[in-house]
Amino acid sequence: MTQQLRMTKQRAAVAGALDATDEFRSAQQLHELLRDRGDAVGLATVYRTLQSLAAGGEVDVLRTEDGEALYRRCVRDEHHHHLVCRSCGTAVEIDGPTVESWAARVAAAQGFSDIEHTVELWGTCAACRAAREG
Amino acid sequence: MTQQLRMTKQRAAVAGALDATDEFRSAQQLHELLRDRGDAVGLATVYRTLQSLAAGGEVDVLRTEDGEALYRRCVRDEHHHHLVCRSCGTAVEIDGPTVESWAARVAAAQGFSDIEHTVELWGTCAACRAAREG
DNA sequence: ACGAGTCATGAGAACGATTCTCAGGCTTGG
DNA sequence: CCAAGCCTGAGAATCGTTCTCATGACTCGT
Ligand SMILES: [Zn+2]
Ligand SMILES: [Zn+2]
Ligand SMILES: [Zn+2]
Ligand SMILES: [Zn+2]
Repeated sequence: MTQQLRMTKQRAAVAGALDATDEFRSAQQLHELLRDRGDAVGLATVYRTLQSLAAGGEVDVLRTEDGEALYRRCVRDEHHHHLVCRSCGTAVEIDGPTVESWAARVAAAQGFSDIEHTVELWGTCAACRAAREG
Repeated sequence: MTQQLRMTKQRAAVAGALDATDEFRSAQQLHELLRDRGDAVGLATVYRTLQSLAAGGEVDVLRTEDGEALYRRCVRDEHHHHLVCRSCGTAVEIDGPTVESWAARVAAAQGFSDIEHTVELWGTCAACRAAREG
């Protein structure tokens, strides 16, 4: 019935790389990271693994301003949003109690259905700001 | 001092195509649209024009779930967000009075600066739903 | 109206991210 | 240990977007 997923060292490596950081990373960054670490994994496999993890809700995905996909394994399972540092990818999980109901209400009022929302905050984290200024 | 922009028929054509619709459109869609309409404009020019319009705040840009950029000339000049139909691009301009302050507050509390936020609502508009179901 | 100085245009090449192909490898179930 | 089939990876193929550069078209001063 349920899709069967085999346990391979590649899948484990990608999952491991994701667990090792709090920051949002692109598929290519993860690929390089694994290569440097010695657990080389094909780029195609990194992409495939990430999309299956995303489909299963095991990783969060968001898009940078220029359309690149970034992935992160979040601590929280429930629906939430992020405050992400533009330069290093560090992220903080947040939720907007009021935003949730507001979104649903507004959309419904306009006659829209199958509603989803995208709410992400971008900024420069304290560490990056310090490094940049001195 | 100020950036000088020449008035060309291509620029006018792109602006015209944008004014002719309420819906978010991709650069390629606009390019085809202009071609069909008879005002053929090079794809590169469409992209260039769109990015200059976006830089000047004359059009709003957002990214579809798979990273494609969509453009729309909004009625409102002030900061606002959108409720967009996934299938036809129809959009409604909205603002989240509470969201604005919430975003700034949350980000500042985490020590982040240069804060920006992305808030977009996606759904299926009444017309598309009707068409799909019958 | 004329011409110089420049910005704008467009066809095609180049790019960067992501997906596809497919032959060979590895997991799993028995 | 074996067969059946998912999984992998290198490279090709896509796709959206940007770059290149020779040619065309605004603008402004005359
Ligand atoms: Zn940072
Ligand atoms: Zn939410
Ligand atoms: Zn619609
Ligand atoms: Zn806002």
